[in-house]
Amino acid sequence: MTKINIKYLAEKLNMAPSTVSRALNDSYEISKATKEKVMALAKELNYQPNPYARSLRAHRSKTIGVIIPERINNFFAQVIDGIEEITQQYGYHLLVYNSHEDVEQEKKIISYLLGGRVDAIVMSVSSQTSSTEHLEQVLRQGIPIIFFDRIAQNIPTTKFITNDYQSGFDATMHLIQSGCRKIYFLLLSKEITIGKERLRGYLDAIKASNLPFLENWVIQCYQEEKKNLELIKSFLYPMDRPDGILSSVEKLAISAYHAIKQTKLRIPEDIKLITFSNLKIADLMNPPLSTISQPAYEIGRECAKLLMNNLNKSKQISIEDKVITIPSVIHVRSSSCS
Amino acid sequence: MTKINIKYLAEKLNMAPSTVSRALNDSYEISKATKEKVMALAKELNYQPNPYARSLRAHRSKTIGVIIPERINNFFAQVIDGIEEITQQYGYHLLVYNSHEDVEQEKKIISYLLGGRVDAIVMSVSSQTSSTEHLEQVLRQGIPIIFFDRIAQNIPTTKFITNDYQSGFDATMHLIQSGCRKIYFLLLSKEITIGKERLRGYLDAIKASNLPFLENWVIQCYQEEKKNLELIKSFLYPMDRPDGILSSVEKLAISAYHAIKQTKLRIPEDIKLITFSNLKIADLMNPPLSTISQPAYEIGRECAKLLMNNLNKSKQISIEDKVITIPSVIHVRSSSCS
DNA sequence: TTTAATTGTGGAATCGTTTCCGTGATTTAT
DNA sequence: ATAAATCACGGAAACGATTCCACAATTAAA
Repeated sequence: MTKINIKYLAEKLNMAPSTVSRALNDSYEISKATKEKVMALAKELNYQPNPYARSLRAHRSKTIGVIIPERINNFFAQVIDGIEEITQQYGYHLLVYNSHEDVEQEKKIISYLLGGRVDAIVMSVSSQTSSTEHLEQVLRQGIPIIFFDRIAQNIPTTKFITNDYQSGFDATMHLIQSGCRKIYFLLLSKEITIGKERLRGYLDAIKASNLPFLENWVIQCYQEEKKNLELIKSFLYPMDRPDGILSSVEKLAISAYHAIKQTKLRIPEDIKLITFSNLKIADLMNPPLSTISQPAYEIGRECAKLLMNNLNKSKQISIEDKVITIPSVIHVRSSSCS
Repeated sequence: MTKINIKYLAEKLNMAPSTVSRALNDSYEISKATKEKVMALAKELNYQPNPYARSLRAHRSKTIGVIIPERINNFFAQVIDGIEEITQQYGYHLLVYNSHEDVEQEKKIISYLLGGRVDAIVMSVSSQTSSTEHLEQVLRQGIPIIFFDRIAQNIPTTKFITNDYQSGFDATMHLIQSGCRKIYFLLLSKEITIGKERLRGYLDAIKASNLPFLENWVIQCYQEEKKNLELIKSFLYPMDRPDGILSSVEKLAISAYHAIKQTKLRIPEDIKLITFSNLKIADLMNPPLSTISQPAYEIGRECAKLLMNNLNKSKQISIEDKVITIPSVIHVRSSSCS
């Protein structure tokens, strides 16, 4: 199989490679007749330009790196769909990586991306990420990086989040209005911003309602599902168990459902529950799960739009240091109602 | 910002670029002392080789293209996790594309991948894919392509599937044993193999049980959720509605749940239901959903292993024309029990 | 009619790595 | 002691596309 490249086309056409290249790129300085001849042969031989030769020359790869902490999660899948929807209109490609909530993995992925493999990075940091040295390095290398959901606050770039504080506040208020007096908060990690903000909303709602509060109502959970199941069950057995749970991430709510079922308690009669989640079938669960659902597609689209606008303008790339908030929507279902 | 490349390192070290390159690649013909000096400076300046220059030179990109018809779907997410688990051990990267069940989109994606952007392709075809001309072209270009789940039968390559026929048969038998006499089959598309095979199993099970069967029990569904909801409701209203449903894909089962709820029928008392699905929370649904779950991670891992073995052996790449079956597991839950 | 501008094309350098081909300087074998 | 082998490295070509720089031919301007 002969590799079909510009040189090959040029020989066949008795032209210089430069002419062929210009014709293919529809340069104004090539005559119509020549362009047509070149295009015709290119189509006939199904010529495809080599993207790596192009990237090498142009110092741009038309590729975006996307790093998420979890793939089996509708929220992240939706965000990526949103990103792809925009980027593909501009001819960009997506390298997608899963950090599995592991900082070390995250660092490794970042290092892959440093050599110019991608023109920009869109990411949501792992729940373990406390030090941000590896992220700062990206910026130092001049690679635009933007964050969504799990953001690195101190990195000067644009970050897309939802109204975490307000949602945490509202969800807690809703539980209180449903009769809860002792609401536990399931936290994935104190390291990440969404955890902190949602927690702050929860705390303020309790304070605003003049309800009692104990430090140990904030449950720091693990990465492993099994350990979380045991952890949750451990506080469900005693008499002084909570009457409400606000879960900061979907998978902890799932574990809570399992734990509550196993302890023969009832939702919502014994315990009411609401969680941050983008599950599509929350309404088909038993009982239907109340959720705070994030505008995932829109977050993805906005990330991509910002990037496309910057990468395709010839002027200096400049991504402002600011936080953009796109509000979530609370879907009240049976799991949190009296 | 000075770009740090091999030439730059060479100048700093007073060596030839070729020496630096060899030192970095731990070539046997470079002295230990030189290697150490080079490595030290490379680490100090945080040198990252340019992947595109490498790919151009080596005619290999260390990148795999993955094409799926749907991203908001645990099955495909799990497969990708499985692929990534293996490929990252070999230093490969994943370009992931969503065809949105659209052949035209699929063709476009394939054309992006033809210019050498990826070393191989792993894909599940869209439900609209009947002609396979665009897929044959990939093979003609010498790019290894392997299929999983939704396979293109006539392309001579390795395909990974689950025991679709047997699962369809077993699931139908299970419904019959649960008392169903009139089982409908929800089909996404007759174009794709999984549809055909699962349907064949269903038909044979009915035949084997000496039950009656009518052609219109096989429901050809749409891509749009709304239309499917109406379609399903339309056959639930009449007196001669089915008493069982086998759904060939997850999203149709979800629509069926909604439809059944809206028509005030009960699962499983009025209608029993079982579906192919890799939903993790099937047991938390109302009622718990019986599923045939596919070995998604393993499928992903096996696809990747096959590819890695072929791409990294120096010998001629040869991917056999065969179908490898990894069996699914039926999880019987309340939705299909008497 | 001479000069200047425009048009259409070719040649060669370039992007950053890798590798083929040399070539002195040692070391080993005869 | 001489030939042969080995070692450690340098120079330059190559991968495929783009683009800067020329330059002849044609057209427009003076």
